[in-house]
Amino acid sequence: MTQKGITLKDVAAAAKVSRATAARALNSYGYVGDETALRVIEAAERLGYRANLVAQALRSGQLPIVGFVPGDIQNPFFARIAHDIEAELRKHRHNLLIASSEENVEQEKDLLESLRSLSIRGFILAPTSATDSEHILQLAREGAPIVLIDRVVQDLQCDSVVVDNEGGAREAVDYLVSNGHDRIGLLRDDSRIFTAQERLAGYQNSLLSHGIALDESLISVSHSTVEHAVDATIRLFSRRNRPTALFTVDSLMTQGALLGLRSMGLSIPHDVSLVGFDDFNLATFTDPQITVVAQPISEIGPLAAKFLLERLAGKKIAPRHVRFPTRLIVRGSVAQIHGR
Amino acid sequence: MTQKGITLKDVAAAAKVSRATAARALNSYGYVGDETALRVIEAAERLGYRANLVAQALRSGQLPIVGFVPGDIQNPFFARIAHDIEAELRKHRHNLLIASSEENVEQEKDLLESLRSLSIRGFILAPTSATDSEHILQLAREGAPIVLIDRVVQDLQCDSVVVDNEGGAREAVDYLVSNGHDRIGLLRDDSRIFTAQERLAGYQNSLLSHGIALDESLISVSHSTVEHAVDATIRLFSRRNRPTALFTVDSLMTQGALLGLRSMGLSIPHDVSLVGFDDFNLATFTDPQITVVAQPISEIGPLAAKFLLERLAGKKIAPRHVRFPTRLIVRGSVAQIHGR
DNA sequence: TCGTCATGTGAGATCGATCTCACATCCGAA
DNA sequence: TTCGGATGTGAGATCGATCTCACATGACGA
Repeated sequence: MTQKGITLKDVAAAAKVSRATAARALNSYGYVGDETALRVIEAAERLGYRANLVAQALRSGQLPIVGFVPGDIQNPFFARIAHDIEAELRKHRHNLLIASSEENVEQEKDLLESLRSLSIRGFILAPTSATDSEHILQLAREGAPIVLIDRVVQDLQCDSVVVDNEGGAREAVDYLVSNGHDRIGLLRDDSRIFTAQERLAGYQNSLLSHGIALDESLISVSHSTVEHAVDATIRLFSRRNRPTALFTVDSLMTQGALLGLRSMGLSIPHDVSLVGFDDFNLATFTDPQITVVAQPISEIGPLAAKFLLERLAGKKIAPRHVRFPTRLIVRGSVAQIHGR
Repeated sequence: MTQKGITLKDVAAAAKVSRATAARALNSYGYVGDETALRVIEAAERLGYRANLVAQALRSGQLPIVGFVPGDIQNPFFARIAHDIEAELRKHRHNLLIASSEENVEQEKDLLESLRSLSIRGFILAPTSATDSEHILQLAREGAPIVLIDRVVQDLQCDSVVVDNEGGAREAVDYLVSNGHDRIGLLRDDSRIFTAQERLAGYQNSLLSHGIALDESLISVSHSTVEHAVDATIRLFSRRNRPTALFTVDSLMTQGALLGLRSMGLSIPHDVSLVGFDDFNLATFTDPQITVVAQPISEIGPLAAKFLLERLAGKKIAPRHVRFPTRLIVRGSVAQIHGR
């Protein structure tokens, strides 16, 4: 199939030197006569020589490839991060291999297993589970450089880049409370995803600090897909004495809530106030626009890539844990409640 | 860094056989004694042996990796396709390396150049340019299996999976005409992207077939980003005698149009009717929902992957060109024009 | 009893780049 | 004049898996 392939041997022959000398000339190390070097470089150019990265990798034990395992590449959040990581890696002549775990721990295990035998240089992971992580610990034990994003793993000492989920959620709920709401629904994720738990904690802490009793019946658990969120929303708002406001833990759920509320004929913010975690392009297209807790997405990918590249370059320092603050973007989906 | 690494040699030693025999036992070829085979397999299992794919690749000349070069991984259209391709490849133990061209021919050239030296097995491309494609032809000449998606390249004989851009655009404009519109604006792309040209042709052909004269002043050229589309929309609708309807050639432009029209205080469909090419999740969240020409996105990725895998398996048949039909999804963004 | 063939196994070559040696020069210093 | 160092270069080993070839057995028909 793939024929051709000018090897170093061809170049060496063309320049009438040994392979060793050709390698020295092309990679400029060791002693090489000026004239010889020129001859080699000229020959390489003429033949269109390109080093075989696989052969290099066999010797060095590493391909210039970094593996990225996001929860779901279709999620715009991860797509953006993937793009940023790739752009950053490319500057350092590395490629990005993307393998989506689809938020499935078993698949995540399989993927890492298969990426391991590829002699990949390092990993950027958004672990699906905060607890079932033996496979990741194992990977780390073998010495593979790892950077975690969006979520962390217990007992794993490595660089991580996450956002302040608890604080962001708290700020969102604080905002609803300050607008007079005290029956605030929560649409959350049933998975053991790290972020979902932190956001739940933020919700609870906010209510606690305002002396509002936690009401389990206001918390609806769902999968993180638009369809499930629609159902969960409808269930939540079909009860008597329904909430006056809703906080959703991610953008897919926010979209589901939007559709669910619309199908029930409930208008935002007149009937229900809404705040979502994670900004999304749709949020400014609705009427009213949706108030959200925004994450600094554009900073996550580049920083994660930077951390990993530093590790690949051999930097030996204690793991760095960066937690970006979130930002409440007030738009029009929250109304003030008057009296009661 | 990466230590460990149980090699075939270790397994062979543990099983007290030569490397050759160990290889035979593990890959089941040639003659191996039953008992010996068992001993090798047991040893491999016990040591946790994993074949080094890089070493295999050096011999075979090919890594189990397929390169995907989309226009932009952040575009949900490509993100979905990437996901589908990856899922399909994974069934055949292949990995997907994604390198976004960002709709830039030069970057596309660089990427292909760098992927080439990786001994990648095949490529799935969405070429940025329909004409500047010498680098792709070169790749094909070297024998690399290629499947084109979304866009084709002149003079390149290889499998392709695209949609009926001309027909879809024609149907959209036909629909506007059938609702009484005859001043129909077009928001198009200035790039030489294949799809943009075909969609333009569909627009022109529809008008032609209805005896409506082409009015260049109704065509606004812009880049394919939301921001540029906003500007272009505002320019288009700032003229006197503005169009009564607008057709946009991709989802980013449709979003831009939405924002642009809103900022001008023009309501849909009362003041302006709108049809966009490419469905997008936002389209059902707006009020009214947007009428679009939908592409069968879920079929493109799997089919492209299937084609490529067949080529990798050595299938030698004439290139296949699949062109999926589009589907007009009527929602609420088009109003009937009465009289004139 | 002697080939012939089926069956098993190992030594060594191979893929391409790189690195370690060993071996040449040639210089200036002792 | 001789020795040590700086400078250049090539032969061969190495990375890990696989494949070819040669060499063993043992069985079986002639």
